[in-house]
Amino acid sequence: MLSFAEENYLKAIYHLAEQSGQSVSTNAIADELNTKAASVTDMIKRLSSKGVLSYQKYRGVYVSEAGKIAALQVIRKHRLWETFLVAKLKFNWDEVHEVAEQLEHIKSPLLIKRLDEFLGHPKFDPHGDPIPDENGEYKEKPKTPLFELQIEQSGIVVTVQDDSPAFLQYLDKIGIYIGAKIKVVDKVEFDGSMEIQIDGRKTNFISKQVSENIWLTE
Amino acid sequence: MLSFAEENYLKAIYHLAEQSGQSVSTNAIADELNTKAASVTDMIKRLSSKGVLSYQKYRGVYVSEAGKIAALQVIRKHRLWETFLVAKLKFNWDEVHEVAEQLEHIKSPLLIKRLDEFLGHPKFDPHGDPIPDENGEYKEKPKTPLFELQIEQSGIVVTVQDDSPAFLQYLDKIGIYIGAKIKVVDKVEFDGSMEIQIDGRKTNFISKQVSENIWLTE
DNA sequence: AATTATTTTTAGATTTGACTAAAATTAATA
DNA sequence: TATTAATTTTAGTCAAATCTAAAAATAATT
Repeated sequence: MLSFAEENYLKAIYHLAEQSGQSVSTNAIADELNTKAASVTDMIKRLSSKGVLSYQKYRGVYVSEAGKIAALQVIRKHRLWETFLVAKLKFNWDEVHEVAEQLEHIKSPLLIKRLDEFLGHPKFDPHGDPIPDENGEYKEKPKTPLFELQIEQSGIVVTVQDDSPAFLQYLDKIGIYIGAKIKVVDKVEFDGSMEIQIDGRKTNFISKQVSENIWLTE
Repeated sequence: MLSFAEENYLKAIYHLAEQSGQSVSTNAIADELNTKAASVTDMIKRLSSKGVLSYQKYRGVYVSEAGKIAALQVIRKHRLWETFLVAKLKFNWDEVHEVAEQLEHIKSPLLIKRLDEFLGHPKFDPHGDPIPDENGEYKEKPKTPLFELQIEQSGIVVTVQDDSPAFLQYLDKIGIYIGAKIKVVDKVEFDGSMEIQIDGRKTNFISKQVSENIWLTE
């Protein structure tokens, strides 16, 4: 049984490993969790001895198969709770993360089973991220960053890469949400910014930084 | 801000103080929380320095006004979560306690506000206990233990004193729930047991121990 | 290749919360 | 009231999770 802190480390390391596809460095973990490298080394040893990480001194860590299963269950809980908060308790999508960070550590298989049923077995959370099932299985929708679309091309928003409240509030303000239809009206080569049309209505100018974090499907 | 463990101590001490009406002893707290007296002494000191308990060596502790407010907020959260689990997630009333013990420590005023709204501002939890509001105010229903009723008298179940799964499962089995109508058919002076009729249907024999833990209103 | 810079680990402390064993205090009883 | 019994507190440990500062290992650069 993993503790609260152990689950947080494992989840962060899992995400970093998925992104990079290779071993995860001590400093990367410390940055992600706003902690110090020395603390990370301590925790890495503990998690290795529990079999969820494999680790060689100075060589970074990998998540073991057992670790992946455990991490996916924490992610499953996090995303189910986020879905609950938005779908049932009328939270905005920028308000859910912190609360879900707490709720994801509640230990009760029955609770998660019933919550999943109550929500109708959702497959994606409010940010468009897939929710793993009891076995850790999930399907990603095929997707491309808005940034890569050409003029006149369009797509449906399926995910946002950045989950920060500031970004999500900005998206709210300009009318972008999961499921919105976006068409590229114009692109500025110089800085990578673009003009887009949302749901066939008004147009907006967005920066490259924004268009890289919005992912679409056809 | 109180920690998880501090909140658990405070809540337990608050309950013990309410029951006895006087100062709470170190051993009573240790018994309640299945811990050792030495640990309790440590925690009492910490909670006193935080202003939620008043304490004199060897003299037991009292809950301060600030402590009562804090304790009632934890109790509010516990009972709202229990209500959620039964009303929305189809938990039985004997399954909710352990999970609510975890959920009650989630820190998010917005979450509790929204949960309360979602549940329709319930005034009583699944065991009939009152749910304090944001200000810690609550109303108890006037009630008497079933044990004190005479033959032919009847009442509506409003609370059960014992929340243990074993007791609640027994009540389920014989058809007793919050809101059930119970009539005393016969009483046995010798051992305090009685024969009761539930909802005008079948009759059951129950022991004194059981009838003391079921509370009724008119 | 040798030196410098960066990253990672170790060593030693700190805090929270819990424990055991012994000492101090209060309560009970002969 | 003196002694015994029970309760409570103190003193000293321990584990989890964190930190700073210093040492060790790896990576980068002249």
